[in-house]
Amino acid sequence: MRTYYCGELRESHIGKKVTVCGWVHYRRDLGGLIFLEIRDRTGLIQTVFAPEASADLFATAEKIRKEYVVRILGEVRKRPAGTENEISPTGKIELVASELEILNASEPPPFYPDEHQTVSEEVRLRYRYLDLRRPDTFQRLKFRTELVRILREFLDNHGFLDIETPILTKATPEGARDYLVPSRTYPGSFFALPQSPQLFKQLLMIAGIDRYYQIARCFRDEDLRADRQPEFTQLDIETSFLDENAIMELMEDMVRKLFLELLKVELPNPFLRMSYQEAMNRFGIDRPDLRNPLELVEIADLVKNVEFKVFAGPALDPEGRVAVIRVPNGGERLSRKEIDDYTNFVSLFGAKGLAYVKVNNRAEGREGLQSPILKFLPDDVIEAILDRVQAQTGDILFFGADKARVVNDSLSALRNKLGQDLGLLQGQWKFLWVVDFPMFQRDPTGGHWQPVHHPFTMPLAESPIELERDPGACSSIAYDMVLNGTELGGGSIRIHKADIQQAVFRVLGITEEQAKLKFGFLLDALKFGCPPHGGIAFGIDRLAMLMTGSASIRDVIAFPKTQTAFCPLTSAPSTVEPEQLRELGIRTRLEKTEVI
RNA sequence: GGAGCGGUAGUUCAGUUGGUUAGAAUAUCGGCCUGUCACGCCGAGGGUCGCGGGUUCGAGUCCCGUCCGCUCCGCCA
Repeated sequence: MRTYYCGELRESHIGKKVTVCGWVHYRRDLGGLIFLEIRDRTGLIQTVFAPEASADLFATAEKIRKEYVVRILGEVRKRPAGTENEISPTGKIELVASELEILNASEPPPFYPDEHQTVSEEVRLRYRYLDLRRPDTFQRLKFRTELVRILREFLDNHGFLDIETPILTKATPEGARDYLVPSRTYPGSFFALPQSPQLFKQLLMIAGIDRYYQIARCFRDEDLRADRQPEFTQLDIETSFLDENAIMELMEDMVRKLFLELLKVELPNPFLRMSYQEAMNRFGIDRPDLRNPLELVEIADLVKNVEFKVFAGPALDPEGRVAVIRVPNGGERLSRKEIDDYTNFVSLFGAKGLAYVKVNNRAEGREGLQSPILKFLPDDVIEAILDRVQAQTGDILFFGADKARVVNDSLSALRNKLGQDLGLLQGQWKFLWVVDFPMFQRDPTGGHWQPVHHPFTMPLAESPIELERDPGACSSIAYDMVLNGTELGGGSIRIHKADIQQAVFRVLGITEEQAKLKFGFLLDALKFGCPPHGGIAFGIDRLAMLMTGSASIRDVIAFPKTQTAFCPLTSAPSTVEPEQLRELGIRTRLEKTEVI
């Protein structure tokens, strides 16, 4: 005998005897019949206890209320004329019960998994096991299973080896904050949970593995966001001997296959590529959402000689930027209050204000415009700006003038918000490779060089000497895959020669001694014939989030944490017994001290 | 570390200018209903208004502090 789950019953089962297991979702006695509607992950099945059934069966059925777990044996039949409905997936058929077994009872749950009423995420996470019974939550996890299966299948077919790397590993103070695990056998010493398997996968290349992948859990002790959890899953990939183009082509094939099989969507071949510089110039961000038609237009050259210091200052500053976003028909659609709200919004990103010009009538020149800043600008400059952005009647122009970083941060955020608010997004899946990243950037305080990607990325430099002569001018062989404004994956060709690796460390201000201490094992390994290699890592959670149309990464993780990195289900983290701490060589838990 | 929004019945929410016994829907429990399927009808029970302090004759409402949730900034090589 076969066990079918609710929702899997189809009209083709009519006339067959089947067993259904699931939760009773609804019970009703009517007309000498007892109806038990059974719910399982994908839907509902109506069971009927007919008058001809045994007294025992009826007695058992009468005991049942909602949230019993039951097994019912019965025969599938078409529902009698006039009683069909299309609400449940099995609305046209029903199961006439001949046996019923109560497998377990349940207290009334805090919410019913099938209730149409919305439930707060707080409660859903507290009772995640009930939330996961909901068909849509279940579907997202099932989707994720399929997603990983297709990625594995692709990589398996291309000769990749799935190799696990340590979860207990070495702390690397660079980058994100580590999660630390105290060592019992070396009191005072700590393991770190991996932020990524980066160094291990490079060692695997030195080991001759050639093609490696791993569905890798990664940990970063930083504050959370809708798309950031303290532990998350990466598809981690590394290959030897392939150059960046070969890697990007292979990864495109993988993603195209994924979208074709899972969403029946055909993605372009090849994906669009854009340099980091172009992305920053046109969108102010290195992961632009290309569904959004708005762009930043540079006008520093037009305003560098005007009296208006707000524009002229940044225009003459080598680190400054003056840019405009033209919103077609925005002048008519945006009220004064909405513009004020946008001004507030950009101030979050450090902008001191948000100058705007409404183009009420393009033909009338200055007279046809409306703006608080017009009086500071001469006619020819106004005309030149309007010309450059191809302003038309009804448009509104938003200006950013400040340090380039501030203009880029605020206008790119404004661009996203305008795109959302005004419904400007076009198309559904806009993929993009961003390439030609700079190798280094200055610390925001203007001090040290920092790696844009990570310190193992191959710089585009002939020699260590050239690299160190002008680090700011050096780009790297790195590539990010961007989807709809989200960085899905990032990778690079890695350094496979010790002298270049050491030069990069020198630029970053890492002394030979520090490098030896932190990465000595990698530097040693690089001496033993490391093949040229490179790879990439994809955020599986983000990918699943985007593909399922979820608002948060939490929706595609079975047991996620809240914004304070707390698990509402298990109440982790929690205090531990003093004895446990003693064994670990940790003297005592810090108590809160009252300060008077 | 910072900003915004929120926290009232099991759940989702309303609660006016500070003023009688804090409401609705749903869920729960009891009754009714001869094909229900978000059934319907009648009735009942159910509250630490997140927590602590303050102002006031009187606080769900005002003030201060604090905790929790969400979004964002910083942070995330």
